[in-house]
Amino acid sequence: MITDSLIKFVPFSHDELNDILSHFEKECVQKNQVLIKEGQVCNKLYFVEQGIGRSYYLKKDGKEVTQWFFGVDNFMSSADSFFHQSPSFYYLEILEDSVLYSITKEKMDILLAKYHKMEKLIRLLSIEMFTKIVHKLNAVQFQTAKERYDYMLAEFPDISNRVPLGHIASYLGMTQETLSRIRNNVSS
Amino acid sequence: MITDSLIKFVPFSHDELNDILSHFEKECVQKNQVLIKEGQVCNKLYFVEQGIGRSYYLKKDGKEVTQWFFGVDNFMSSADSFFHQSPSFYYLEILEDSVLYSITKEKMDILLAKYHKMEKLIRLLSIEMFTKIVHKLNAVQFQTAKERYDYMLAEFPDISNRVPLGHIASYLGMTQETLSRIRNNVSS
DNA sequence: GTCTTCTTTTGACCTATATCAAAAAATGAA
DNA sequence: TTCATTTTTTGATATAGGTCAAAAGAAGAC
Repeated sequence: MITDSLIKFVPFSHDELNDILSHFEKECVQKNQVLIKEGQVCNKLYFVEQGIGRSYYLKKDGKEVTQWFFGVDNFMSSADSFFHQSPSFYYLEILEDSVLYSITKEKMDILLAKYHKMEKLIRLLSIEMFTKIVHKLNAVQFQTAKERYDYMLAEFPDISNRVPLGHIASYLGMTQETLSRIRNNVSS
Repeated sequence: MITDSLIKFVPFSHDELNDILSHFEKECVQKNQVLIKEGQVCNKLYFVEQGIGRSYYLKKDGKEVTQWFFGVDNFMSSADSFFHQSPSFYYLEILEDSVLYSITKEKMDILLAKYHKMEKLIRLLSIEMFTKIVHKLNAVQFQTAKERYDYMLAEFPDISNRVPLGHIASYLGMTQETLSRIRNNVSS
């Protein structure tokens, strides 16, 4: 639930929570829908109430590279694009029929200006995103393909078996052939 | 200068700036000094007024892996350890005689509670760190060794020739032999 | 200035994973 | 159910960059 996730970071009062939540909108989104395309400005921050999303970008050769997965109870956005209101480098896509809560950048700015605690929330959220991406970086940079897959299973236990193998392979920086072999314990 | 860097993010008043700066301490640190070791809680956030620092960690085989370089006008810390006051995964080391401004976590918390704008500053700083690490991740994950070195030259133009080659190689996820060959344009 | 230590370069060889190609399996539409 | 499409698996081969070893060069200590 979104309220629980908010309270987990900052102890908002009941009234504050109500005010904050009133700035969000519920959106039901179907599988395979693309929320943001490369080049567009991402004007919303989403909270995944139900379902799975991912961000990805296209390499020059046209291949998709998954950048991140967003599972239940996580905020989802093209962070840089949202906060700087700059063209997104990434696509945002929904991988299963999902229920999202979204807030626009304008409304977020209102909340950030109104509540000191809201700034704190987003600060803590940003630091958490940072920590997670550092974790991935360390996995991707210095581990074998097998170890990277183990990292994936630990970071996204509930997602690893619900999305196409190719998405996971590109997320981990390997080909899908390699990931397929890993899953089936084939040495070469 | 630290004041310019602060104002660049958030428009602090003169009085606010004075108050904030009074919470920092100037530290002159000599080359090769280690500010934080793995396992210690990083209690300070540093601003590099002059010099260069880096963060690194040790792999199980004992090899050092440079995680980040901190040049002039940048904040330096073991971010996760500082903000969560948890044991640092990284070492922080000074690579040239440097002038730093430091603030303790306690004093930072005072400022964060006192000034809404301070929360905003750290939020923006966190998002910037996030953006930079994502940039590195994309470089490391999908580019050739040569392209990764080009990324390094772009991200740290003033640093690339002042630190040992081995530090840069591990930062980029390659061996120093490979980086040496790249610098000398040897194909194999 | 000489010696020691640390850093960088060069060479030979090896391996993890990529690439290419095609078969097999799963999914979804009609 | 059948056909078309997408996803996954399997096999054969190639290669970027790793490993190991040693020489060359640079930097500090005395």
